[in-house]
Amino acid sequence: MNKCDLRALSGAETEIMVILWELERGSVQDVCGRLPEGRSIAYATVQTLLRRLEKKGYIGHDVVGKAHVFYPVAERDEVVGSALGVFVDKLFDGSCAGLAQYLAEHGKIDADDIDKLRDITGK
Amino acid sequence: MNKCDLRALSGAETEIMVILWELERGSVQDVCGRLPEGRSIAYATVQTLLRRLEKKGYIGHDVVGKAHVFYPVAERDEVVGSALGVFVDKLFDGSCAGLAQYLAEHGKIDADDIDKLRDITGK
DNA sequence: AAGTATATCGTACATTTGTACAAGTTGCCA
DNA sequence: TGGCAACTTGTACAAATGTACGATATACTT
Repeated sequence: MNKCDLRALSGAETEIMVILWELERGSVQDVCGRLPEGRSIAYATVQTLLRRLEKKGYIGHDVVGKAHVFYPVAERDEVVGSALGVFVDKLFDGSCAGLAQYLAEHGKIDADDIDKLRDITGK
Repeated sequence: MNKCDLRALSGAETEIMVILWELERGSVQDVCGRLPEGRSIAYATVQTLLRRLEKKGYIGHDVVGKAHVFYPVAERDEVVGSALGVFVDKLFDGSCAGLAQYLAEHGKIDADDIDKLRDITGK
């Protein structure tokens, strides 16, 4: 399942994907229930988005009773990585270091955060 | 000129904005000339994009001879920051530290990069 | 067995986006 | 001063996006 097979996610689709990664599996109902406060879209809309995600190959579904229960097929890390790639290409000339620099320069991350990064890197 | 006045940039529009920030000022011609290798879109298309950017309030133009010379009105840092905000909200639950962590965990930035971040932060 | 609540499916529709042609306009060279 | 070359303007159009209604199907309750 090559990442290149996946057409890009739109904004609303991404929103739904994120919820589904969190839930691991869920019906339209369930997804609606996890929409952030203040974000109100119709049941039917969520349904359409889920349908589109399935057509694009990001999710699958089982039938349980009369309802569909959806689950992610695409790996979160892969999708995030790909979105990040697009973002960084556009705004930071492809340089993730450039992005990190922006974060630091604009106080989006602080010294503590950076310490943690060092830990992650190993030594 | 509040940032909230600006409708979001689309992908193609962002591409053009980036070129214009680099050029500082430029005609349609100039912008076309800076399109990355392999990225080929018609003069007329670039023109449309510039028109839309102007309508959205991101750029302005002077008339020089018969040509329009465009220049950015929106600050690069602000626009980048806003795009970053949207991106991080969607995929990292609003946490820039989360994004930075992703970068480190996935080898998008290395120890050297992190050292530089520390310098930026101050001490 | 019939009704009801709940699902899905087909479809729709206004906007935004990416892309670009054709026609009209204007500055400048010969 | 006539005409070309370079510009802008108006307009177009298909595909993607965000949003959702109405009709149909179905499982469970009484």
